[in-house]
Amino acid sequence: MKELNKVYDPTLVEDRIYQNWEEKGYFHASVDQKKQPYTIVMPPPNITGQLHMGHAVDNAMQDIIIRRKRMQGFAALWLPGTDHASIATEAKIVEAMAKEGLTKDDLGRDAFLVRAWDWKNQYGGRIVKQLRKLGSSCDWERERFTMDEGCSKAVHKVFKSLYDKGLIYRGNRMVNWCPYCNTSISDAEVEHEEQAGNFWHLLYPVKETGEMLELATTRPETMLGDTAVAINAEDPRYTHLHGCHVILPLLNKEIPIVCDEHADMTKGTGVVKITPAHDPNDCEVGLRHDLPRVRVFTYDGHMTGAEDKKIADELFASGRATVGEPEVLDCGKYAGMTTKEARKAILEDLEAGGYLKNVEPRDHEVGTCYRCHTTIEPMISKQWFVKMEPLAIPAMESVEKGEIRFSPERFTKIYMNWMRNTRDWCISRQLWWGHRIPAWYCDCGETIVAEEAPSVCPKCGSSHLLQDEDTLDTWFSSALWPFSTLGWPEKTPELDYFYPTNTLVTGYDIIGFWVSRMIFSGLAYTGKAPFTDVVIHGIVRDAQGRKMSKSLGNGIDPLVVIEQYGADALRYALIAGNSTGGDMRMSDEKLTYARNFCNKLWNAARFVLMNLGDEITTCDLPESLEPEDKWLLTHLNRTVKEVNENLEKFELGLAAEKMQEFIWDIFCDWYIELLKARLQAGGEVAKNAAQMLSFALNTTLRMLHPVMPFITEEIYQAVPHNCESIMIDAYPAYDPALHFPEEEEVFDKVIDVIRAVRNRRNEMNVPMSKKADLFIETKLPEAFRQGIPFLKRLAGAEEVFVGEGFDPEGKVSCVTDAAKVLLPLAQLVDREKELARLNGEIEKTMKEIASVEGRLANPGFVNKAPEQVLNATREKLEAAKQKLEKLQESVRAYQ
RNA sequence: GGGAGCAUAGCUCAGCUGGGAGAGCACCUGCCUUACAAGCAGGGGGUCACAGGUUCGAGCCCUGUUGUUCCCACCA
Repeated sequence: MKELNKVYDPTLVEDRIYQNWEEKGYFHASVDQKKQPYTIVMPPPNITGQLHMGHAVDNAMQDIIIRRKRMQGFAALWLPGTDHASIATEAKIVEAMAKEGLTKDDLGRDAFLVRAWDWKNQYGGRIVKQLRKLGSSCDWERERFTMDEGCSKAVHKVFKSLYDKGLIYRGNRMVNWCPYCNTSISDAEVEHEEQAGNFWHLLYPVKETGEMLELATTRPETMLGDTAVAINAEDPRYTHLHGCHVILPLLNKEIPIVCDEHADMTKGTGVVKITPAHDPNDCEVGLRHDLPRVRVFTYDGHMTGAEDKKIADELFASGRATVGEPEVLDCGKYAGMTTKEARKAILEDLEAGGYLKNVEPRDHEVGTCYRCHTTIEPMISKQWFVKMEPLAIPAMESVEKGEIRFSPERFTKIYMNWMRNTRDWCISRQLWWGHRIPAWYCDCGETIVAEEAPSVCPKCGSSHLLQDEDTLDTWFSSALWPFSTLGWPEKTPELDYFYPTNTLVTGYDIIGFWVSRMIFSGLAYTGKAPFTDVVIHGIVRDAQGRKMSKSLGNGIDPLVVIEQYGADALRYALIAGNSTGGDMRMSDEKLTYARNFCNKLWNAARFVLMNLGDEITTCDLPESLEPEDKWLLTHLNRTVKEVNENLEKFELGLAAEKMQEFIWDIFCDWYIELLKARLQAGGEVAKNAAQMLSFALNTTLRMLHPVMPFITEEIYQAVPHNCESIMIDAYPAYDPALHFPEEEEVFDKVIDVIRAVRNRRNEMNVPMSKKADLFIETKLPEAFRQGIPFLKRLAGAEEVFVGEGFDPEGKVSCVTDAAKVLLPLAQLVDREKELARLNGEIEKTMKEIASVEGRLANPGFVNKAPEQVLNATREKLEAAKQKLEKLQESVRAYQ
């Protein structure tokens, strides 16, 4: 056994221990029919990522869960990996290329991908190394990447299968277009921000009547693409205009007035301009009225011109245009302007022509790209979509049936809401980094979707096939993560054994992006829900409750924290005192507290070690137990029970707090202090006490290990232990043989007296060094006689007398339920003050008696309250009465 | 516009299926009691947002009100 330093220094411990665990292969889980599997797949961090607090909570939680299961004897697999993060990674690489003056087009697709893979190989492993710093016990031998061979195979398989079932289709539909990233994005990737804007009230002349029709728009630059004006058929203001037309200003083009429910009579003038190619609502209106779609923006955010029109016209002329393909307008003088410039120019021209009635400032919600926060441009574009409804229905049913449970439960609603409202998922991205869409086009017009590149067209036999240029949404491959990582679509033993997985831990911010998609994917392809429990956590905020962000500069770097406080302290600070699903705050105060807790445990261990001597070599329970030992064991055992219950319910924060409370308050502040008397006595008595310490510490360490893996291992190795590593030792379980309720209750009475005496001494400013005799009158004399050594040590007692009828002269008293204690310290206290104090206590006690008696006098309570509550109330009354009696005795003694 | 959450000590939050309010920090008092001053022993401080209701009993359940946060949403 070795010496431990006075202060715990995690930097001397953590890396060494982690390396040893990894070398010993403790993290590896293999198929073992003798064991029950328990599986967690790690939400794969982006390869572009640096470890942040979000990863830290997420991984700390998973590690706590998996470490406990492993100790409980499960074949516990925590499968790690990384995500290729198509859009984020591509942006990084493009950015790096820009510094060299290069663009994607300069390089071409193949060369770009070479660079991208180089980048991945260089930086992709960074985050994975950082995860180790946290103590994450994942099975690194099974680490996966969303673009590795197996995952890609799964992607192709799924794509083809969905296509064959008609659940994936390609078409011209309204999508969210990011002009900066130059790609379509899904609805889930659009964020909404309130922006200051205007309502521009425009006037469109009616051809048939010559009147000016007023309408409002937030986006005047789209007016060039207007192909109708809508009014509500029921609107009495405009019945005379049914079937009429307006002349579109600036273009001088005649467009119809249509009646459509979209036009809301109660809003503005009840007239809406219709731009089917650039507004989702208008697109719907256009479909209902068979309106032309006129595109006026390019995909990179400029106004279309002659060249754009020519390309589109040729497409139509060749007969290759697919259904819904929009026409393109040559915007003439506005061509080539950015949409922002065009807005200004068009407004000036409208005003000059008398078509701008007025401007009304108004804030409105604008969709922005989740990555670059560029305003989203709704565009009609030919993209691939997943038809959601047939997939969403079983995904909702599975959760309704309870096959998947969310913790906390309220997130079920969030999930259901998302599923219910989700629309078809746009999965194609105009990017190069990612899974290229496995679709090939033949000159003959045939589209071939296949898992492997086809050599010839099955329809015409041509070998001139072109693969779709686009890649898939990153989330398409992440959706397959729980089973693609286990070998699917191959029928591997791993898949058979570890799938479906047990628990998914993730943040509430990606329930829609990821959790829901994994659920419908798992059900659709494997026929099984991919996991049974979804544990949701919040985001980590700063001490003031603000979101951590680069722009605020309030981020706390977990790696710096680990350096300063240690990984165990970080984990504890992240977990303890937080309820599942809630946001948590991180602060220096919390970290300091967590670090102090580590140190407390460390020093308790030092104390134990000091007292073990050479004779104590096991962590077994001693043969005979003293009352205080039984008291401690009952507490420990209860903590073990509750901690297990909490952890089983994923209440990690509660579990961590209970462990801390046991270790600090019960084990250190009471039990160790109680034992000092025995330890100093020497001989068998001391040996027995030391054996208890060995047992209690070992059990405590095993209980705490999942939360604070490093320090518990370090101490475990220094004291008697049963396994090569604490990681593979057993997790403590409730043991009925260690439950001693009677002894606990009696010993609690002794503790009450210690507290009461300390309290009195404190009030009178008696220093610990000044000893005083104690005279105890009690109905439990035996218990207090046994407690004499503790009273001497912890209550500053010189001699302790247990008996009846002590002379109160010259003594002050303190009273508990079970005892009245006299201290010969009268000279130290002001008589008047003491009487006032006693009377105050009497008043308080009488109030309590009155309240309890009132309750017991209430027939409703006596008849309806459960037996247990009734008994407890009666006992309470009895205790209060006894206390009152003793207090009154004390007052009499003073007079 | 829809949905969810929160409102408890000065601050940050616990409080499980209703039994009589807790912790940490902060503050005050006293202790270097040979594991730990990153420590120990004590203390003060709360009509549990408001108004009703159910109940013998409500921080907890129901209804409404106010305030607040977050998510979702194609309202010109």
